[in-house]
Amino acid sequence: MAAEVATKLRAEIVEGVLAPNERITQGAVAERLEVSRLPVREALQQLAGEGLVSLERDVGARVTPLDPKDLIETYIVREALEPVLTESAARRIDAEQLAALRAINDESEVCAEREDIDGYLAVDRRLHGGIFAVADLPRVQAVITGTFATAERYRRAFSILPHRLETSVVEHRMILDAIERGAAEDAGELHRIHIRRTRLTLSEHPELFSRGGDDG
Amino acid sequence: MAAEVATKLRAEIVEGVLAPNERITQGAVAERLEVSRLPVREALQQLAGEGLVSLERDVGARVTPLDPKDLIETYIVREALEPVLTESAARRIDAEQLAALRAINDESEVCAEREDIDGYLAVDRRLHGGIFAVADLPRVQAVITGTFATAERYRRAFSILPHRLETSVVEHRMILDAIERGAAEDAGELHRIHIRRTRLTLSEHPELFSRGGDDG
DNA sequence: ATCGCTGGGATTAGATCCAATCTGTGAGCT
DNA sequence: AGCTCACAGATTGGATCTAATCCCAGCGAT
Repeated sequence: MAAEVATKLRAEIVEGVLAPNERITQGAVAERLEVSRLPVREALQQLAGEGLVSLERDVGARVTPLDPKDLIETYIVREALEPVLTESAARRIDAEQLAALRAINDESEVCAEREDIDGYLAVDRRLHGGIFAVADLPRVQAVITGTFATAERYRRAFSILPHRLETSVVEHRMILDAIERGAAEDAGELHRIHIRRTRLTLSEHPELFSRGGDDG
Repeated sequence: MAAEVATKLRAEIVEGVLAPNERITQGAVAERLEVSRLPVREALQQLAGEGLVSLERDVGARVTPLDPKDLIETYIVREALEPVLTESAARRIDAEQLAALRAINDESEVCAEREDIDGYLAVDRRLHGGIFAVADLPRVQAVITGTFATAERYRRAFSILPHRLETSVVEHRMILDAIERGAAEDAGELHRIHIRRTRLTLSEHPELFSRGGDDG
């Protein structure tokens, strides 16, 4: 039950339903989701571990604000770890798994053409998830997935910028090509570059952080 | 309160007081530490996040067993992220901070000479913690410190092997030297090698994992 | 004799209750 | 008028209570 509450709150934070710096009281959430305060409490601790909310003893939780320094740190973690998974996946993948990843990437191209940001981000999650599953490094994967929601908060603001989805699609295809030809290190390096480019582009747009200074 | 319980349980797992695969019941811990079961529950969730215990719904927690694959994953995370912190620290450090790190490393040499494993590991933690503090990347640091307890479980078994402490001391001094001469990338690379060597040496001794198959 | 099933004890998950702490408003003082 | 302090309401953290689930011993059937 705590898990469901965490999932719901996570989505609300990522989607901006809960604004940065907004206070989250256990009682309000409990009433809204029709559960007791206990699962809410546990969910908030989980989200605090992911950095989505900040907890202060005897005060409560508030939505962690977006800020450039935090963005950089989140992407440092992804940049250091995701290539490891991609490289491992490239060494282990079989034809069937590769075909499945190709299919997912094809879907993402459709979303990109339609400028369907929500759809694209969802498919993108599945693509990365598919690669991670093949890599079979659950512990490393857990660290990365822990940063996903935060990363998506930044990307969601970022994707509003025009013409970025196509760039992403091309980079994904390059990674899959490298995996297909068995160039594990290349695949990892391409993934690393992909993440770094995303981070640098995001960093160039500090105006994305200004809104959301909402202080209840 | 939950934090204190987590700290205590973490120490007991690392020190082997709680054996691998041993079941941890909320009630028993609550009674032993003279708190209610609620903080124990929260502590166990925290420890599950660090991978020290495995939770199963409606069943409870048990101490995660040591195993070679998990060791590799833990060290992959450290190898990818700690050099980033070291490099950042090298770029930001001032003379006073450097002197403090030198002092800590001197302490570690004393422990190494005395073959004082517990003392050495404690000082080692302080050294790494000191470097991390200078790096000023709290989010990255949080990920690494989350892996620390697990890494220490393996190291603790490892340090029983003779003559390893001295190697470690030398490597630490090399890292500090690189930091002192402002060679940030060298410092990071040396740190990476330091971690990788530790991991490889550990992997060469699978017998360290055999004990602890204790299934309460 | 071994396997499967049932019932009781143990254990966890969730709800409710209570005490301690914080926040914020408003009165009183300078 | 502005600041300080105190009190009341709100909120969290911890304890206790209840229901659901699991584990396991013991019994019966094959």
